[in-house]
Amino acid sequence: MKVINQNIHIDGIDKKILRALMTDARTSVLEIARQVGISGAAIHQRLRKLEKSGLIAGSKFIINPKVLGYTTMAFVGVYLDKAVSNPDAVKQLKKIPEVLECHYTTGNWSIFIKILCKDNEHLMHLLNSDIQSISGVSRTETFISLDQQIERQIKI
Amino acid sequence: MKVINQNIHIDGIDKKILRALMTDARTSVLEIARQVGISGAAIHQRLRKLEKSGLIAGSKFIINPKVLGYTTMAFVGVYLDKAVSNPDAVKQLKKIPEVLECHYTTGNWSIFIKILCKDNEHLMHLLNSDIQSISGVSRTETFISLDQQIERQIKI
DNA sequence: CGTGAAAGTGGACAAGT
DNA sequence: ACTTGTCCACTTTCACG
Repeated sequence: MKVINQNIHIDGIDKKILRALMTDARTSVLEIARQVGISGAAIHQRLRKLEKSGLIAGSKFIINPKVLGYTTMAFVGVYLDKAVSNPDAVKQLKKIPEVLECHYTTGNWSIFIKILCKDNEHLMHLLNSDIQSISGVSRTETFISLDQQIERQIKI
Repeated sequence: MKVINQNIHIDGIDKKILRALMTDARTSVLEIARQVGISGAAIHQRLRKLEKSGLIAGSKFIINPKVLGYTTMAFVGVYLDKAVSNPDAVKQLKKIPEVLECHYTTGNWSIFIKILCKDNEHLMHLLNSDIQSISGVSRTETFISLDQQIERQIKI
């Protein structure tokens, strides 16, 4: 079902459709149709085309972590002994559910991760027990997000 | 409509509902009902309660940036002259659509941002023209994501 | 690429256990 | 808190402009 980049041309209507669904994935086809002024069937047809193009990667419910007591977000730069151990380290990091993102990066760090945890104690435990114990990890540099001011997707 | 944290107790069924919708926000109530083995009306009732609890922050379509030619993700640590200029700097950063995240952080940087752009040239332009020109920005440190290995939400 | 109609499916609510 | 039943809205497909 997934086909990527078939000479995609998105016009103003496509943008309106995508913006509506990027804001609320449950917006009905008919609701979008009302907003853009064409029939529901036409919206549906465009949506199928957008899906086939690979532009739409899926849809997700967004959970508010604070309601579950997860209030601390942190970023961790990880130094690894030797590059050869990188895939193994990633494999271990995947087992830690608090790790929301993991990137290979340029710069001093081998790996850069984003962590969501309950509090500083939880963070300390993750760093000292889970992350530092991964083979190849020599050192980490952590900085905590005091307040996230911007959170958004690519602009369509 | 938004009420936060009314002594939330999510059981196994709630978790299954949330996991299904976090994977695909368009999963129908009846489909979830089939998966967990109770009626659609019961799922619907639980969903309304979860929404009222504030745990569900919304739903979003996920766009694949690569299809639009956005292939370069970078992280930028921003040094600001004086803390007093932080809110102003954030205000300016909000005007740059390529800035997907912006955090106040502990550590050497005042602000930490995540950027999505088309290529290195685009990134260079953003850094030199858009970000460095913000009043109060003295210096930036940039590292590029070579490959994102993990991308997920909080584990329910 | 668009429309409108028709058929199937899901969402929302009521009443009962 | 879950079930069944009902009604209406929405999705999806189709023949056609």
